[in-house]
Amino acid sequence: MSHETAPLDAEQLGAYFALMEVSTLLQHAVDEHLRADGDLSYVQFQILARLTDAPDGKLRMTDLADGVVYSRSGLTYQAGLLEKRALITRTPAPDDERSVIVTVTDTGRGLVAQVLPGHIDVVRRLLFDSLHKRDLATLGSVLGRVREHMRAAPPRSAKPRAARPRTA
Amino acid sequence: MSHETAPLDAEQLGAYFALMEVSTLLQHAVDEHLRADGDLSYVQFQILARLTDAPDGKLRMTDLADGVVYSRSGLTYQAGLLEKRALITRTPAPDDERSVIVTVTDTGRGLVAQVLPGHIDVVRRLLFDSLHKRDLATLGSVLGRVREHMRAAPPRSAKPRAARPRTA
DNA sequence: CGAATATGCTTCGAACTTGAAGCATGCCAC
DNA sequence: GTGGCATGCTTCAAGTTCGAAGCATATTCG
Repeated sequence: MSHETAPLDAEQLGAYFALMEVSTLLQHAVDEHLRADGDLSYVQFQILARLTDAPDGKLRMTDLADGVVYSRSGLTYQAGLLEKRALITRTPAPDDERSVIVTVTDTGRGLVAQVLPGHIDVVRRLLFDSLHKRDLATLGSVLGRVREHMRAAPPRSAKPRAARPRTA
Repeated sequence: MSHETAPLDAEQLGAYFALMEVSTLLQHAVDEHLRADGDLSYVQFQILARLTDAPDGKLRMTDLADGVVYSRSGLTYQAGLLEKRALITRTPAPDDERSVIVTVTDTGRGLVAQVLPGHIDVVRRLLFDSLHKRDLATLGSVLGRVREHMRAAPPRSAKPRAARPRTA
């Protein structure tokens, strides 16, 4: 409790703003290219990529949603779109009737393969071309540690407030 | 052109994913608190914060939009909401009839002051509590450099593609 | 077993976002 | 000075997002 309301110093503020701005710009750039190259949004690409990496190309809806940091209802919506384009299939899980198993199709894998080079290229140009090997190593390890820290902290819901009408 | 399609190595991929995941998680957490504390979305807070920092608390719509990396139409929408809550005012620019000058009101400043401590607290807990002083310095300087690099590169629009119906 | 609770996904309504189109004002060249 | 392009904002339609509520299947515990 030693720091409850102490302000962030200038260095911290700068790092925070830089982080948010960099990620926003990067996401916009990547999104643009994915759309041009394969008519995919960033979220859709993330879903497909994650499935492509998964064993057998299969994942449950919930795990997928957690993986991409996305709402469940949002995922249902996007899964519907991807299924319509035959990039994935949805089948009830054999062991748990409630679960839905999402699977990448060959078409889906093909599309990922098609857009991946361009995607990577954008990331490289924007993010890595300005970094030395040393910086890269630091950035990766520092962010990796932060990620672990965040995953551990459960800020999820935990809000015993009376249901406010959500005006804004 | 030496690297047009070379894949990213594992280290780069890791840093990229960590960056995106950290920023997403952080943004969600911050958004949640802002909403609980002051009924503000992250975007709305950004707008108010930027105005609060600007000389005289005034900015033109376009500059504001560029500052928060946001679409113009989106900004018009949010400005409407904020104006309704008397957090900002919109007045035509005296020197250029086309421009609109946005100004934070005292109420707006008050609200920012009210939510700021909580905001900062979330950022600190999630982002900085896991970092040593040394890491922080590196993160800040590295991201700062990346940001400069990105701002320089003009990926903006520049898409002479035929207007596709934007299917997905 | 059977009720109570938890878990997994979808549906629903409302809010937010975006690019394109629309309008107005400014700027430039002729 | 005036026709043509540029700039700044708003409106519009379509798509996306989220949380809450709804449903169905699992699990737990009496």
